[in-house]
Amino acid sequence: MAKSDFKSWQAVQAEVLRRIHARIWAPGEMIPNEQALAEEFGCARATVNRALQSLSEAGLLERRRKAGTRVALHPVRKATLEIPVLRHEIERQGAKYGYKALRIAEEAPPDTVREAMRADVADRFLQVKSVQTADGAPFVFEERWVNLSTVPEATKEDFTTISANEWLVRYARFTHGQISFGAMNASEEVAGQLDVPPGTAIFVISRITWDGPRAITHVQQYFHEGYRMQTEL
Amino acid sequence: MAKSDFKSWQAVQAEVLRRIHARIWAPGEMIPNEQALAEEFGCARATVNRALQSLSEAGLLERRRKAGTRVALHPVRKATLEIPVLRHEIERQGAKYGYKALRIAEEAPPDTVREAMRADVADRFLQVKSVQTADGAPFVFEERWVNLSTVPEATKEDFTTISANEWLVRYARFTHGQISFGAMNASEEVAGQLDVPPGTAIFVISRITWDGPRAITHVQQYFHEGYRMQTEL
DNA sequence: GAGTGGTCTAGACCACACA
DNA sequence: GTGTGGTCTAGACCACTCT
Repeated sequence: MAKSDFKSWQAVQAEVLRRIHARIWAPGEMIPNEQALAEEFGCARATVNRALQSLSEAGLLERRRKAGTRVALHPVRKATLEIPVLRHEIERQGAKYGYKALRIAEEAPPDTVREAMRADVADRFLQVKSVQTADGAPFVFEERWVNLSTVPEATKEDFTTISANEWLVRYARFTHGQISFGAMNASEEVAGQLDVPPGTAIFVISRITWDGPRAITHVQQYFHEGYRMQTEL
Repeated sequence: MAKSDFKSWQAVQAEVLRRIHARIWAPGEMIPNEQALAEEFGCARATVNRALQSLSEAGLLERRRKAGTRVALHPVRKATLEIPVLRHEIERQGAKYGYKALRIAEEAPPDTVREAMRADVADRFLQVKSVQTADGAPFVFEERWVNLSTVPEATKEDFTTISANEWLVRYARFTHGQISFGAMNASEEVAGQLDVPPGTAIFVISRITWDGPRAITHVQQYFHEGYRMQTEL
């Protein structure tokens, strides 16, 4: 192969991608090492490294020291999903965003929630139920538990005007979290809030966010009928 | 601030994260430029760059040339989701994986599918319906359309023994795709295959994969009752 | 032991976006 | 124009893992 000039890591990446798609390098096969590619492409090894590393993160390449780099056997493994900030999602569709708090009260959570949040039995919780609307139509019904021992400032906050989510994002520390997606038949309450018949299949997102070892909040969001979450691969 | 030594980009990243979590740098605030941080941390600017770039990809920082770097206002925006390779997911749970083809036939797809795949009216399609099981219990019911004009080799393939998905991953070129997640009430057919009452809320994944401008396949996967897809934030 | 990717450095230039 | 991030280079050393 004649020495060519790929001076940017994007160009190198594009060329590597081309070879993978064209099956010049087939799934499962080893590809040349960084040194060799750098010479072939007429660029520094660091540039090749940048390109391959990026493809590795995307799941298209598998790299191991000493073993080398191979084309992944299951290239479609990871998708980057944007968790919708509802206000933005709604406004981007050209609709008017609305927020309505339905219930804000101190209350003991069910055991499942308490366990998932690894909370102490002495911890006190704020329950916030709310609906967010697009042009007045219900978009999401949200059920939230806030651990007041982790976020004592929330006790005196008035969530009737500001969405609990936006308040927490602004004022609560956050280190990590889990998120899960599923489907659920609408209960009487959910159906009522979303204005659909009970039993309708509802897309549900659950989240728990943490400040180190202490859970901040547990949220369950019930989306309107037919909602789909999309992304590119 | 005294000069300290953070010699690896991970160490720099950890320190930056610490300052964000501790609100030394609050959401929306600018942080010092790379040059300044490199001096403070006693490392090269490239090292700082690597650390900040990684945080930027994760959505925690927003960077713009000339404008500088600021802490993102909505830090929880992106999640990397692993699209499950069902065979692996099932085997990881210690269950026995099974695949059964229900129907393999050339057939014209509904208009919605044809349009989504931007297919020509002359294109011919293979329809493959199948069930994948975990320890014999239905795990996923799958409805797939393969464009035979894009993948003519599929015509003579026998999908009764190998999953269409695994065959396509191995032998079809793939450049990009879309994926979407939603919920649906089980139809009679879906309910029958998944062994649940009709109307049960089912988690659904739809995918279209492309080879350049030509769609390869359209898949709709109906998961068993109660299935949840999870990831870390 | 040895080969591979992973990273760091110091310096340089470029591209963009703001004033 | 000017300051910031984005990238490239050449060389070096390290860390892992395979033999």
